[in-house]
Amino acid sequence: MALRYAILGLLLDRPSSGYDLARAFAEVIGAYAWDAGHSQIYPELRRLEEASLVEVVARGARGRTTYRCTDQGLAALRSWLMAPPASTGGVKNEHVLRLFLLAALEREDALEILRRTQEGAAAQAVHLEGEFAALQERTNSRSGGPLGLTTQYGIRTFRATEEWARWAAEQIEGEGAAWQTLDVKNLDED
Amino acid sequence: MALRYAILGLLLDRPSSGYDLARAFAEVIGAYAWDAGHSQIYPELRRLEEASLVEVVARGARGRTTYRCTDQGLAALRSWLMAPPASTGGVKNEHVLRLFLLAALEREDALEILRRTQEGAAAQAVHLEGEFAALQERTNSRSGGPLGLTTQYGIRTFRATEEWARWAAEQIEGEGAAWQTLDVKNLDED
DNA sequence: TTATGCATGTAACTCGTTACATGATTAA
DNA sequence: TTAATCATGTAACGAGTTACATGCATAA
Repeated sequence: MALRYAILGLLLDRPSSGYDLARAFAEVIGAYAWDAGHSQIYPELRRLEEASLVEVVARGARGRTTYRCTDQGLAALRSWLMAPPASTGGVKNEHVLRLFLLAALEREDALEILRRTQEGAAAQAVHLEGEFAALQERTNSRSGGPLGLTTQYGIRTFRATEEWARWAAEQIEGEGAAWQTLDVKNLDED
Repeated sequence: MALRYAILGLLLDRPSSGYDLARAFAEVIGAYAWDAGHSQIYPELRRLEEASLVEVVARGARGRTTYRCTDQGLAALRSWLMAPPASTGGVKNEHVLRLFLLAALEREDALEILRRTQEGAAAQAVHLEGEFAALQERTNSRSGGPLGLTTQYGIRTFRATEEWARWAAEQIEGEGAAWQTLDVKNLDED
């Protein structure tokens, strides 16, 4: 279900073709919130059209079909957003999973991953800060408009990750041999 | 593939049955990193056993079967962790998606969601801070041991979300009518 | 004219969820 | 004795990925 609402939300921002949507997922929203490939998007657009939640507004070169979110689509999206999120449906985030599994590594390797994490998160934050400044200018507002809100979300979570990675590395460096207790405990007994 | 490594990592922490693993996913790791139900876990454990990445260490009452990560399993997990993450495989996080779609809502509803988000994130952070303090005591260390690292990750990302939600609400409150430009633009034209 | 990018489509497969199903053990 | 929890299993379905496939448009 989430895919459907992600598409409606993107179409609300601007009418788009399946190709446009696929790029939006690949470039922005897929990195934090929800990802989807074109092979999922095209069939879903047809289903959404059948349900009158989107409509075709243009057919261009190379079979390009541009869709727009209908009033019904907006209503459906809004009622989904206001309903309490299903308790079920946990998170799938490979990056975070990797951080949870750090304890499986030896000290030096764990530190290496933390260094990569810290640098990657810092780079992403810097990139988004640039985007945010551009949005502030373009929208002539402190908040950067609706897109500015999501950009700030990205900036803040990347900064949190960066700071966590720095802190975690300090802890490991400070603990010396204690780090390895975990795997030693389980693999050496018996 | 990620499920397989999540299981190996959990088994490294302690030998467990499928039931134990299902609880760990439901209670902890599933909320941030990776989720899985028992119907995925049991078959995967059998596949892992066949591949010698885990082994049975005990069979108890009610058919309870306890598995442990083997040396081979640890090696597989380590090589996966050190390999650069597949560029493919985006994030699936319904909570974050909802935040990305806030612009579809009217001002008051958006503020309502932000309030819920802020309160929910704060509550989670407080809960994890309690866990972290308990871990510090139990492990007699500032860092709380390997589990302390992941707990801190949770605390820091929830705090970041909480602060973002507070900031976002302020922006919307400060902007007055400007908020609604987005949907008006696309639905009222033509 | 040739490479690159635009634009869509679908089949086969794997992954993940929901629902159904069974039975043992324990605490009230 | 009965409800709750422990503990597993699987079938059917839906979601998501990978691979294969086609062809137009544009710029070098």
